[in-house]
Amino acid sequence: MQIMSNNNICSIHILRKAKLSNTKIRKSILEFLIQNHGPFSIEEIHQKISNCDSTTVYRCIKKFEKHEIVEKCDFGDNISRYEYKCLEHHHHIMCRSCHKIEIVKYCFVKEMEKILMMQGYKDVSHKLEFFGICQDCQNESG
Amino acid sequence: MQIMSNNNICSIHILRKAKLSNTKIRKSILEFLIQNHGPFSIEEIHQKISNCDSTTVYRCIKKFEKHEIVEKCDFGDNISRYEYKCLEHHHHIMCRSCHKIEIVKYCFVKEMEKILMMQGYKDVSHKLEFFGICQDCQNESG
DNA sequence: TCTAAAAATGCAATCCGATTGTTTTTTTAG
DNA sequence: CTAAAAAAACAATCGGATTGCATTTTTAGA
Repeated sequence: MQIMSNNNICSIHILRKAKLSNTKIRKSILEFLIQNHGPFSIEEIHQKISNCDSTTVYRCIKKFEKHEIVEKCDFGDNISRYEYKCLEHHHHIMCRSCHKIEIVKYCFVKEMEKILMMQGYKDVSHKLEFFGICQDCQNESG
Repeated sequence: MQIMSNNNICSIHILRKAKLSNTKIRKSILEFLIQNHGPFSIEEIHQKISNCDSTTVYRCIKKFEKHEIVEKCDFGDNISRYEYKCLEHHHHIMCRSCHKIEIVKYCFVKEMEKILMMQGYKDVSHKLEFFGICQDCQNESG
């Protein structure tokens, strides 16, 4: 009953559920993302997975994203980062200086900034963007 | 007392204040961004400015960003968009289908999603990321 | 207004994250 | 076990962004 084999079973189940074929590389990526919160760049994921082309990581992650197994995060540096989409809604804070990423659990923006400053972060700011289907597009497809 | 000349004066003042030299291209870009909310991609700005290399737009916008005259927005499509940094704090909503961008004035996330849905948007989601200087980096530079 | 120094621009080249095409290999379903 | 489908490797390419350098424009001081 090792953690590794649990995660292995877990990743197989996730792939099955999404009707994605169950390959070594996909399992490795998924296990890595389940065990480590991230979010991680493709480059970072690629380095952790042995004997695998980075293109394959790109394609796997795209598939995972499409099936909502992972979620993309943008920190405005033109590098996409991905994390395993766990149930709890949360956000992140990236240090402007060292780029370390930490989890933020609180959920109201202004309150969150205050709490982060109390946690020791300085010069806290945030980026928030919304996405949705606008009225025009709903009418077109309807 | 035309709007154009007001904006012209305005853009000159902004450049002066930031100690940036006052060129035709910079004025054009700034006037365009003041008159139109955006946010706009470099490509979009470039198309609006006559006889100007896109590299110059990149460089001007970088300068403006550094001097906090414009602000970068990321919508996760690997295209940076910029808007004139007006005083009022606000966010945006981009249609997942047609990519139209609208302003969002409200400020509490969950409440905002509800209001947007009442405004006619469907499947509303959001991305929120924080930035700051972490404790470790503060200690290093101190 | 003139002039030298500093800054901005245009153009070409390049960078780099991401994507695509094609062949080979692996996985799946029966 | 086998044929069809999917994934992986590898090379090529895309495209937004950046950089280097020669030329032009702007600025600041006389």
